[in-house]
Amino acid sequence: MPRLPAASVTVDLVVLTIRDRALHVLLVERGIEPFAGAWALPGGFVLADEDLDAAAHRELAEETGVRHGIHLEQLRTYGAPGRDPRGHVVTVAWLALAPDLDEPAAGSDAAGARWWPMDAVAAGDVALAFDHAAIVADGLERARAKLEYSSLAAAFCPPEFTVAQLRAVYEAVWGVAIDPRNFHRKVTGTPGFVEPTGGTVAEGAGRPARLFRRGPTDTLHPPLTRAQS
Amino acid sequence: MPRLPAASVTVDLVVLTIRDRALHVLLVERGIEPFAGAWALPGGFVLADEDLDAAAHRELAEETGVRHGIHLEQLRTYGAPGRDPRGHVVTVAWLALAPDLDEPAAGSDAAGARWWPMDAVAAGDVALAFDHAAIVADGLERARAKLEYSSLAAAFCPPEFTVAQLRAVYEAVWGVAIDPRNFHRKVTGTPGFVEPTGGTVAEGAGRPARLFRRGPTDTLHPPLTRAQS
DNA sequence: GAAATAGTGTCTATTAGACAGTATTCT
DNA sequence: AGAATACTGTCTAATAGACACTATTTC
Repeated sequence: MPRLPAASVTVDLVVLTIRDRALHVLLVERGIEPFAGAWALPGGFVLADEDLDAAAHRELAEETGVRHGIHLEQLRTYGAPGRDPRGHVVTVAWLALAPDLDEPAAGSDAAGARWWPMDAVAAGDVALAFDHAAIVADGLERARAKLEYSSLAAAFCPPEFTVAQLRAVYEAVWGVAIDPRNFHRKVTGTPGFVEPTGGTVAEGAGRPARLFRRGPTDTLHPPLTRAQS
Repeated sequence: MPRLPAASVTVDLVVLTIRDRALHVLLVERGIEPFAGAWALPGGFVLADEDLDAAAHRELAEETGVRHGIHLEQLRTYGAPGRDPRGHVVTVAWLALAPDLDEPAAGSDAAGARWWPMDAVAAGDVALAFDHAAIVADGLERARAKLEYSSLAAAFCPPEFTVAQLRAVYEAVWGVAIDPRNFHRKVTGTPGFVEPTGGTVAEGAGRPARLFRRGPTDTLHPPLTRAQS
């Protein structure tokens, strides 16, 4: 059998969450070369005889300590020559959406890990290793687009959440203000989007909000439009 | 430097076109093992120092003889252990949408190439090599979804086309009948979707249709809904 | 003229967006 | 009471879908 062209394959994760009403992305400080000291997406090499999604789940668990309840989907694969100075390294990027987690634990090859505000990262205020700035931008755009026509916003919320929490997700990811009244009617009026649990919760002043869990619907017909005022 | 885990990286293409008002996919008959004699997606190994999209464009040109005017976008990457008996092979799948082309030329390692009706392929009537049946299914679903919220249907048409041609694309990809009158109003009424060229063309009986070219808009607001009757 | 396709007009039920108003809590 | 948040109702302009009608061609 002829020798086949060889490359290394990695997975990189764009892990997003909402903290303090703002979108954040998980970054690790690289402890080893190349790009030692720079910030990078969590990730690592795909092991022999390991499926790509298994590698992504493994890295996600290593970085966040959480194994379940996090939405994970493949984003895009990047393989430009020279994107990694170690040689021909192709990376399969994944998008993960998580409810607000504790501060992350550093991985074995990372000096530290923390949540960065997406505003700062997207503006280029954080020096990112490799082509990770482009990967973060693609992940952000995917998340923004998917909120329109899917019920994925609930992936940013804990298992039980209020309509206001869900609205805060849209406002944080899209960066726009949404009319609470129309949003409430739209969300509760879309069959299968959310289901009431029966419970309520009071957060500070104001009438207690009803709690909902995610409904069975994945795609929204019709979609929520990003152009809301 | 430590030795990095190694794998082979390939690109595979889901090339779709409309022929005789039906969606077709380009398949090649494998001339060599593994899966010699079975049908497979056109593709091949990514060369050293070659970017992924360059490899996809190269394979597309080799199989179709066409280098320009074909929409190409990354679909998804597949890397399950055992998906290729030759070892650890990760493939980056691409979706290509083409206007009706001539019969394809066989590549160097393919015994033959032809357009297959998507109906037959999706129904499992064609024995496909590797995990290519799943890749075709993912490509079909991507194409169906993208027609809703993008102007991508024009990628199936020649540079100048009629509204009826564009409608035939939607009907072939979605497998539904669409009201010609509402479709016409919707398409011509969406700014930037299509632009009249000024020319007309008569195809058989009936009033000659105006010709259009693709407009500058990529995303449709609001989208066309698949649930049209 | 008959048949066929292109394109326009119009009606109706539904929806998005704006916003008034009611309900229930905390301070 | 006053402020804050949750939730409901209502109005209006725009839209989707249904379908009648006109326009222009071939046979």
